[in-house]
Amino acid sequence: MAKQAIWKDIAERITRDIAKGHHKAGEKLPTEVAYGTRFGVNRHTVRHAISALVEEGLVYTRRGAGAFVAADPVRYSVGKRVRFHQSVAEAGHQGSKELLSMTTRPADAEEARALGRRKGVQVHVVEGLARVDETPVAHFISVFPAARFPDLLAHLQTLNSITAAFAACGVQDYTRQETRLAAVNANATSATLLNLKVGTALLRSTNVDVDLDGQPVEYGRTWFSGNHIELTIDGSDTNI
Amino acid sequence: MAKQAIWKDIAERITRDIAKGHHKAGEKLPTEVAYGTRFGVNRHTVRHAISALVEEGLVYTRRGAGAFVAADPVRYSVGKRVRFHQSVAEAGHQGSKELLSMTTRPADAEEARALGRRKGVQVHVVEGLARVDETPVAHFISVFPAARFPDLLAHLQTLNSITAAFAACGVQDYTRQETRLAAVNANATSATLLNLKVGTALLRSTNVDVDLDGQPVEYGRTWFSGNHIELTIDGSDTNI
DNA sequence: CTCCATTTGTGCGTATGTATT
DNA sequence: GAATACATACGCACAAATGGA
Repeated sequence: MAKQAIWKDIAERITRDIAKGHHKAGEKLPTEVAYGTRFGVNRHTVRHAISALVEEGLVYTRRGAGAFVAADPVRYSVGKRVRFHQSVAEAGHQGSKELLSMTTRPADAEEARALGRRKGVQVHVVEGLARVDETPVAHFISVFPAARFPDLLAHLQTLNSITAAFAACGVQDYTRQETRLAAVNANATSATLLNLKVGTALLRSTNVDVDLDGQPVEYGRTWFSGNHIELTIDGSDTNI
Repeated sequence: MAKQAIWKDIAERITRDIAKGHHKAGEKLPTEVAYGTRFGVNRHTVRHAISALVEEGLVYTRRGAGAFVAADPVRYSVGKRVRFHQSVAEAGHQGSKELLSMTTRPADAEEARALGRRKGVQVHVVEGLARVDETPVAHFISVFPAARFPDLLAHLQTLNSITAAFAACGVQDYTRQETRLAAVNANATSATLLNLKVGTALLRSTNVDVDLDGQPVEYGRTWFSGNHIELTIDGSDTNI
């Protein structure tokens, strides 16, 4: 072993163990005391090593619970046709969506504007949670014009897929008209749903989807957990 | 004072002292023992606070010498009008870039990886601030391989434009290989530069630019103020 | 639900090493 | 070389959060 600080040796050792697959993403690492016993060092020395790994982003800790291997952020491509499942699947993860609520109510000003309707028209509102490998990574609210899709919610109940429900309502295909991205601090609702602390940075995506005739069919807002999701934009067509 | 760890209080206190100008760039801070006496805490508690400031980049330490203020409060302006981010300028506002500092130092692991170099190779680092209508909206750090562009910084001083400086270094054209977006909470450095509170959500863009041969020429990170910037991606322009 | 063992977070005290001045 | 100052390491104690009985 190179002549250097013990805590660096331990940090490298743990890094190698993770790289070798001895500890997989999300798994709990041995406790500080266990490492201290194994390496014959003080708990503080182990803490120094682990805190360096936390700083690197390789590990995260939860007081009272332990230290865990951090999952690589899932790279979620932004584009015309890419859907959530497809994106996470490409990244080699298991994606799932849970619908939390479905309601029908009058549209507020912004929702109406985005959908090209008048304020107060009835809209279906679907709220849900997206998970990757069981970890909640995004919270979304989608708004649909109720007049055009009277049976959308019924179809959603059974199909559990917006794309499939659209198909059942006669929309064979739809595309992303526009995506707007902003960073916001998590409020109590989002923080609870995403299992984060209030104030954590979230990536908010606002989008309008249109059918093949260019008619708006969905106005959606999604709050991505900045810790778990990284949006990627491919190529030179954007200059950010 | 908020109910929080003592070391955090001390870190914030020192940060404020630096911000107020009590300690200027390059100046030596009081010793750990002196801080410990002043605040009535153990030297280790002071060390914890200072190590957090080192991590933020606000302070650096030299064993045997002391702790010093790292940030340069005297920001010398190199350029006025330079090419600005397209996504900002197209909104019809007045954009400007200010170069805050230029340095050459060894690359860290991530910078080296992004540029396809080995860790520790010399890189030019340019840090700057982008404004829209005089309001700071983005903070950026660009990293270039020094071996390939030995005279880049000199050209930047006179040309005030990265594109022009590249041209002077023999790079006729370059393209955006990839853009990754994430949401992060502002640290002390970004918060100060962007005139925001620590913890405010920022949109972080990470990109790698390559020359026509596909060789990485620039690794850049930009922190956009979430309050002032909303990135838009036109669906018809992205083909993924 | 409470209770309790576990685990990380914070803080203090001490000692020694190593680089700077 | 001597004094100073940061770096590393050990030990002890308690706080705070977790998670299971």
